[in-house]
Order: sequence, then structure tokens, then C-alpha cells
Amino acid sequence: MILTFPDKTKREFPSGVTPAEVAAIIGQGLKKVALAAKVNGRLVDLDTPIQSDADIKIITYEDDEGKEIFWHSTAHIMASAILHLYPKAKLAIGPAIPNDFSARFYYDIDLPQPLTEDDLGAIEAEMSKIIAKDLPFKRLEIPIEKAIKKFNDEGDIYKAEMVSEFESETVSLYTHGDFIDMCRGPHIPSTGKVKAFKLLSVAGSYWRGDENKKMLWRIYGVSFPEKKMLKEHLEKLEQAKLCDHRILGKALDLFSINDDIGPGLVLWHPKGAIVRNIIENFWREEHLKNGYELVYSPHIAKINLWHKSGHLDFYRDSMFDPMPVEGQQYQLKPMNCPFHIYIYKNKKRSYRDLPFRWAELGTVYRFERSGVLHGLSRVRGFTQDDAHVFCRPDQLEDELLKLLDFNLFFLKAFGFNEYETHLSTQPEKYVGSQEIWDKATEALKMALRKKELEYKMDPGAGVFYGPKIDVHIKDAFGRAWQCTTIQVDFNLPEKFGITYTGEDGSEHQTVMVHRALLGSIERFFGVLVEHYAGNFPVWLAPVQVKILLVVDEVNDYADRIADMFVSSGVRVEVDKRNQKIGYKIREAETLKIPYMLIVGKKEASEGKVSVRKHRIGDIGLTDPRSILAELLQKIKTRSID
RNA sequence: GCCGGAGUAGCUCAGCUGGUAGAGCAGCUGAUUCGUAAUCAGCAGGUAGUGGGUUCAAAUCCCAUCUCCGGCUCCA
Repeated sequence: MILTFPDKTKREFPSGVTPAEVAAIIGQGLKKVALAAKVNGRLVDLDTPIQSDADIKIITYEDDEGKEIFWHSTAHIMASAILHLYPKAKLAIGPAIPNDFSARFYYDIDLPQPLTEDDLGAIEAEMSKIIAKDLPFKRLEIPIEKAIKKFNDEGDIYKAEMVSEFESETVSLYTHGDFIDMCRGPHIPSTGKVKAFKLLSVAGSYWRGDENKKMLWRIYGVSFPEKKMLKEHLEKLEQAKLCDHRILGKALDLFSINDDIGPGLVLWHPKGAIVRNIIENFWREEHLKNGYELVYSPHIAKINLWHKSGHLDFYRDSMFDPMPVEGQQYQLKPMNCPFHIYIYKNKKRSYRDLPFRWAELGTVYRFERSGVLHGLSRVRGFTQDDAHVFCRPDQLEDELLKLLDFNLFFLKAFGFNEYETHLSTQPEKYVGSQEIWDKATEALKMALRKKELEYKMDPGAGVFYGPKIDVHIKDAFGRAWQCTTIQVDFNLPEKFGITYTGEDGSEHQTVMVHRALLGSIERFFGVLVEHYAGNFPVWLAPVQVKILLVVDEVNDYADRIADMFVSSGVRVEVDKRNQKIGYKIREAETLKIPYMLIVGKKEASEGKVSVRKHRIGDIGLTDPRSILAELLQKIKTRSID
């Protein structure tokens, strides 16, 4: 029989050969790192005999599939360790999670007693024993009926529930040592392949992700084929932790959230507020340059507005309670769109006037459940960089194309060059006709195609009034954050009766596009802080230049330099404290100030400054005017280095 | 909202099985005028998240509550 390898080479093997044997024949090195195989596109265990001609690929940790198999097998090892220590534990599910930033696998377990992170050490120790024994993973298949009986008899209610929903005749089980678990497989050949692992955390999680079902214990972990990789991974996690915007926000004095004020409500300190102002000013200028007009709307309005829009039906639980005002109910606004709709409705609109592009940095309030609040990324009061485009159906596509361009321009300006684009379609609960939905979805698809943007379908993830394109940006750590959302809406225009007078003299329904590019200014700011690790590029840095005095004799000279920079619009601070220069430098470095100008007698007498760049160090004596020019150039071009 | 963990000075943290709260940094005062990541000395700073309870005695044990952290669920 002939096996064909990925490089198209063919080799003859006896029928019934296993991938493990094939790997060994190719080389002992490959045999050692082989984890599974792909035979005719199907992943199988290394000991699965191959009976006839096939395409074969030996899967190692280098392959994405190999990684998942490796991590998933570690989850099995963890589960077996847990059963050793807690015989009453019932297993639920334990997948690999390749897209998670910190963990690589988890297992959900039902346990009668609480589990804390202190218990992880014991589980790790037990896992080490199982790994040391280098137990082989073995596959067996049994008829579904038998499996159901087995799980029921053993009280394995979660496995029993899952297997009872399978439609196949048989189900596969995997064992290693005394452990047995239902699993599609494949698995690594033996437990000894796991050379390094760590259990990271314990958390609650609902069975099947349903908050009405029982809460199970979820243990997250990571594993690797080499010790070095674990070390690197843990260092990366450590690094990310130090870049956490909640930590940097405190260290750099950017913002705070205070109990006395309320959870999820942000106080922007001067240093954070200046960055926000720069972002917002940039945003406004660019919107004006790109055919938008700026509007403002109130923070509260009669609740009927949300009744009419339909938001109340869908999001009542996430809205703050209404407040009575002179016998009427008023609502703290959870979004801006109804206001913009009423600006539109303020007078009759002609087809000649469309499109209108109305933008607002609109602060909205949403009642987020207490457990979900998180720094700046999940808050109860936040500012959307919102806009609504009102256009004719024939203008829609062009507007969407413009929007996609405009969006990428913004994301690039802030240093985000990697994105994931999602197209979210009709959810289960929605308003409007199928025809309208299809039309809206088609318009979004068409725009994505014309821009040649790759996108993933996200079925059912649209908004109740329309489908949307979401853009997730990737930060410096490779984590994805949802920022941009672009939503086509034929439904609210219908509900609010917004129309334009056409060329033919009759009224036509207007099309609306809702969009936020940065999303929430709060969250975007948090992402930026982490992306830059607090090292803001010059144009955004709260303090761009710090002038550090060596001796106080040069006070007047330092003031003159400072004035020169300030009058050019540069944000400067002067450190005149009676401290050693090393102390001042250390502090300025800690505060991540991009430019330090050191001024002593030497500089004053020569009319120069010593420049020290953050994270780079001393770059020597320079004419202050040349460094000012360099700064102004960077600010003007919004240079990100 | 749910599960678990945690809340001690402005910040970072220490404080054994209950015995009356401590360090570094920051702050203030003074000395020092100093050249590329921390000068020295002194002073001040806490009703231990909050409210109850147990006890001769509570930061420490118990209950409630608030907030935060890790997740789950949710996210117009």
C-alpha cells in the first residue's frame, strides 16, 4: 500500500502499518515528537492501523492540531489526577482552548466540596506522578447504548447527558492507567509527552454555560512539550499582568474608580484626561474632515423613546431604573441612536440632502451586572464614539465602504495593524421582516468583499434590529479586543417613521447605519494603555517632556527652555526639586515620560540640553530647538515610535 | 446575578495557633547643590472595607453587607 506525505512523496508500506511505525521509519527524531497523525484529512491516534493507500501527515506540537491534542490530553491527565484525589468528582467537559491568552485547557468538574487555588499544588503533584509513569493513551469504541448504561450506572450524569444526545452508533472512550473518559480523540501516545505544565486558576462555570444549570468547578492550565516553553509562557503572563491598565492606571495616575462614587463609574485624572482629550480632538477633527457633522444629545429622556425603539424589550435588565419627573418616567440613556433619529425627524428631508453623517461622543449608562465590571473595559458609564449615517438605499454600499476605510485609518493611527473582522447575522430574537434582514446582511457582505477584507461569520450574533460587522483589534500581546461595530438598520427607521422625499415626490424610508469605531472610549483607552505598556507615543503622552535640573542655579535657564516648548504646544513639566539627578531620572523613567531634558551648568553655559529618551537612555547634548523640532514632527505625524 | 478568593497607612505589602498594628516607598521638615534608574536625618500618617456578634480581649473567630480579583453568564 502507498502512503503519500505532505510533500507529495510516496512510499510503500505494508497494510496495517500504524502512523507511529511510519514516523519511526522516517526517523527517530520524528517518532519522538509525533503526537498523532492526519490520515486522509482525519486526525487519528498514532497506533491506528492504516489499511489502504492514503495521504498521511504526522502531527507534532508544531501543528495547531498537535497543540490542541497535546493540551486536551493534559486535561485528561488533570482529570485523572483529580479523580485520584477526589473520588466523588464527576467530570463534565475538558477541552483545549487555543484562543485563550493565558490558559491552554480546562476541565469542568462537579465536586461536593469547594476547591481553591491552594488545592492546585496537590493536583499538580498527582499529575506529575501520572506523567512520570508514561501511561499510554488507548482508544476503545463501545455501542452508544452500552455507554449510556455505563455512565448512568457510575453516576456520571454529565457524560450520560452528552452521550444520550449523540446520533452515532458507537462512542469512543480513551483510557490511560485507571482513567477512562468519553472523548472524540485523538490523544498523544502517552502521558510522558507532557514535559511541563502548570495549573493556573480555579473558577466557577455553569454546566453547558447555562446560568440556570449547576455551577461546576473549572480548573485552567497550560502544558508544553518543553520546560523552556512553560517558563516563557509564564513570563509573558507576568509581563501582561504588569501592563494591566488597572495597575498602570494607578501607577501613571490616569484614572480611578471609587466606591463612594459607585462601581463602574470612572474618574479621569488630569493625566488620563489629557490623553482622552487628545484622542477625542483627533477623532472630531477627522470626522469633520470626512463629511461628518457633530451633534450633542441629553443624558436622560422620556422612557417612551426606548419603548418605541424596542430597546426596552430587549435590554430592560441592563438599563438603570427610570426616574419619575413631573409624573413622567425618564430614562438615563443607554444609547444615543433615538436622539439622532429625532434630529433627523426635526424637519422634512430631501433625497438631495442625504446622506447625513452625525457623530457624537455620547456618554451612555448601562446597568452591567456586578460580577462583570472590570477596570475600564466593562463599566456602567462610558462614552461611545458614536455616529449614525442616514442615507438612501442606493447610497448604502458606498457609505459602508467609506466607513470601513475610515475605521482602518483610525485603528492604524493608534498602532493597531492586526484585526479580526466578524459578520454577525440575524439573532433568534429580532424585529423586522426576513427580506429586510437579508438585504442588510447582503449589503455588509458586499462591502467586506469589495474591500477584500477577510471575515468570519458569526451566526446569530447580530443586534435585534440588524446585522453588523465587528472589528476585533489585536494588541501587543496578541489579544483581541472588540472595538468597532458597524450595524445596518432598516428597522428603527421604520419604527420611527424616518423618510425622505424622493425625486418622485413621494416619501421613501431612510436607511440607517449605526457605528462606533473605537467603541467605548473608556475601553479603548484601557486597551491602548496595555498595548503600549503605558509607554504612550509622544503625540499621546500626558507629559511629553520633563526638564530635570541638576542644580538650582539653572532655574531661570530651565524656565526659558520650558517656555519655549510650552509655547509650541508641548506638554512639559519641570522638576526643580532638591534631589539628585539620578532620583529625578528614575522617577521620570518610571512615569514613562518620552523625553527627559537634563539641564545643569554645562548646558546652561552652552545654551544646550542633554537629552535622555525613555527606555533608550542618554543621547547627549543637543540644541533645544532641534529637539523641539523633532518632537513637533512626531506630534504632527502622530508617530507611534 | 452565580461560584471561589481577597480587603491592614496615599502605594506595595508584613503581622505564628485571638493578647491591644509594622516596614519600604510616597508626603512633610531640615541638612545636602549633587551629572544619567533611589543622598541622609527627623516628623507625621491606620476606629484594620462597613455593620453586627462571640470573648476578659478580635486585624485574627462567626454572621450580614459593600467593593475588588479570577472565572461563568450577559454585552444595544
